[in-house]
Amino acid sequence: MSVTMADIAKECGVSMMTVSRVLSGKGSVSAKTRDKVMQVARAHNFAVNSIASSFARRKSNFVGLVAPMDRIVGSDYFSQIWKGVNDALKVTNYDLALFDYHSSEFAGGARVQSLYHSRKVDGILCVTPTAEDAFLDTTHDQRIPLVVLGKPVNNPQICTVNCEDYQGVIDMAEYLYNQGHRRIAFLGGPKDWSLAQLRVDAFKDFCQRRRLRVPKRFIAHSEYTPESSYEAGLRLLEVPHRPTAIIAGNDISALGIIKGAHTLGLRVPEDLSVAGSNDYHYASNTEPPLTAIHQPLRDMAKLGTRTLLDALDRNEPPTGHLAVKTSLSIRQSTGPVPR
Amino acid sequence: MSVTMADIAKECGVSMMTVSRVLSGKGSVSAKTRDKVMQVARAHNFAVNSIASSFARRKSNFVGLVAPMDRIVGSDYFSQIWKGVNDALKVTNYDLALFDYHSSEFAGGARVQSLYHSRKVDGILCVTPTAEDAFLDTTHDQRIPLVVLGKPVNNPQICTVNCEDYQGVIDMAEYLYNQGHRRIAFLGGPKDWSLAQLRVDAFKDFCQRRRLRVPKRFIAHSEYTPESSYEAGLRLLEVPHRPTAIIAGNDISALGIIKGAHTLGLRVPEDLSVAGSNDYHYASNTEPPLTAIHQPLRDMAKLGTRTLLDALDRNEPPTGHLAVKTSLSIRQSTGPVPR
DNA sequence: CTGAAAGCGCTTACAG
DNA sequence: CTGAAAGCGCTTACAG
Repeated sequence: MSVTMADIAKECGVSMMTVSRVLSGKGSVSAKTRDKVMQVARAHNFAVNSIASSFARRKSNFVGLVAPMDRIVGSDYFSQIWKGVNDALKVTNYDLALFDYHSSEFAGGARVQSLYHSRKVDGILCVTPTAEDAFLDTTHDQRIPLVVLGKPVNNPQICTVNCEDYQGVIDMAEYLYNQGHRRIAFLGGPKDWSLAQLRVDAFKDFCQRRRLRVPKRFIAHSEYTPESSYEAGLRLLEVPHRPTAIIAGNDISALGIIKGAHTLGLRVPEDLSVAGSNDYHYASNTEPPLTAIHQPLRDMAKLGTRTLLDALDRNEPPTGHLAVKTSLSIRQSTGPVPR
Repeated sequence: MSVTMADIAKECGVSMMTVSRVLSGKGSVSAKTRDKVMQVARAHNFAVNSIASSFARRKSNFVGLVAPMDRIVGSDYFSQIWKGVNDALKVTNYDLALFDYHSSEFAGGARVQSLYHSRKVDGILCVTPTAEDAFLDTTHDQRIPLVVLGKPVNNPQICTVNCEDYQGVIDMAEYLYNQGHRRIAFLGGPKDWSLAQLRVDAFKDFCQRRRLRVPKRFIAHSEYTPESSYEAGLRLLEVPHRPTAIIAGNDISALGIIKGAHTLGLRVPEDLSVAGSNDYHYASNTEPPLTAIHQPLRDMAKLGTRTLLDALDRNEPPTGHLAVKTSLSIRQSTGPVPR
């Protein structure tokens, strides 16, 4: 029905192999033959049937991106991840297939197996902040080329690419400390979220190093949503000896805290400094503009994707643990400790 | 290397065809044979090689989603589209392949051709608010099953699925009119964006119908970005006889206008009513919460995807023009006209 | 209900 | 530099 290599070959008076070589750029062909084939192929608008090609090569040239789409697709987080993945992919001949991560289906690894074994993606990028490690272990155990983006994983065999989240929290805490703050609180995220936990740990370590005695309630948790962080913010602030600064585990939480502060009649940053941990696009557009740990997520995703592709090229499993540096975006939601 | 149907067949003592029938669920097989095959397949964790299957069936079971990722991936717009597409896809055995729309590559249709002819996606969903119609025409002319989501298209042959954007603007304008507003302005988007233009047209029609004489400068344009809408907002408001209400062509612009109003010392909604046109998630989380036209984008995308899949099932090109109803989300950024 | 044959459109591996 | 053969793992179409 549509034009095939055999058609092109016949019209050029050469074998299919020659056409294949010209079109794939692999193997040598005389300039004259090459030109002829190219010309005829172009005239027919011929494009190699990549399914047939994949079938013959046993390689799909698809990378699978597994993510809990419901939770993250609309987020700036995913946006940056996406762009980074694309940055890496667009200079290759890989395309992207997306797969939704539902914990129920994925937990046992059954779905990822069908992904890899059935859909034959060549490798998998996981952006699953809430994923059970068990899922990742299963995937890894099946010898599926896997890179996990943006979260720490217990199994050291699994290749991960992260931001230096731990150091980012330390840096932000140091900055607030240098602004004179001593009653600093931290609003963490869901406890089953390893990255959220990592940030809490960083804050605790900072307190210990600086010998800050922090009341237990200064280390709070929210669901990283506007509502729950608003509530958590109120709880943190509606007490005597409230904190003078709060670091939130994500930007959304920071905005919730600011809203809570306003409800209580507190000014930000005059009465309370609030910092976020993502530096999303809208962070500079809030009132007041948000101070945040800047995470180069796009770079992270690009690096992670390249790590996966490099491993695929070398035909070995991806390994190692890479991290990209964070920085601080200091804006107007933080300032010196109130006197 | 990995287990194939032939392996399963041999182990079961049946032919490959029987295994194929059991696994695909097509054709009849005795219950006994079926059970045996299922059991052996499960024991080997066997999954049909979908590349081989696609190759034999000449059908990839991939739907291609073409979108200008740089512009929309992080947006709530895309998030909802995505979810709608997924809603429709997850009850099928189609997966999703994503393709970035760059006007340069796509304008001539070359890339989409390679997408369809090379990658062999079975059909294409376009979410390309800024796409030239030429691109869509080319795609359509190549008899590629195509559904365009969220924008009007000139060529009536091309299947589109939209929200009732025109009526939504009319409804919002009517609501403001009923609140006593007579000096209503409209901040549109980029002029090469057909949906943006449609909304402007709706507003103009409303004015005509209601015999509102609107100064030319009351119909303004921005780039739908925070910065440009802030500027545009200032220009609308920094004049004598400023509008008492502004409808923005998207939520971002509405927020920019509110910021501009605050800069000028105007209170929203006491001095100025501002309405958005998307009703994105964060719209209810702004200060003040934003009144907006609610667009059921998720439903739209789901409907569009089903329209495409239905057409693929029937093996005919998708046709027609569907639209889902909008509604008004009235919040605190609008109110009665100031006295 | 079951199977043998042919073929989907390429690429790999070999031969010249 | 070029080509003939075999095969990738399924499904379609036919036969029984």
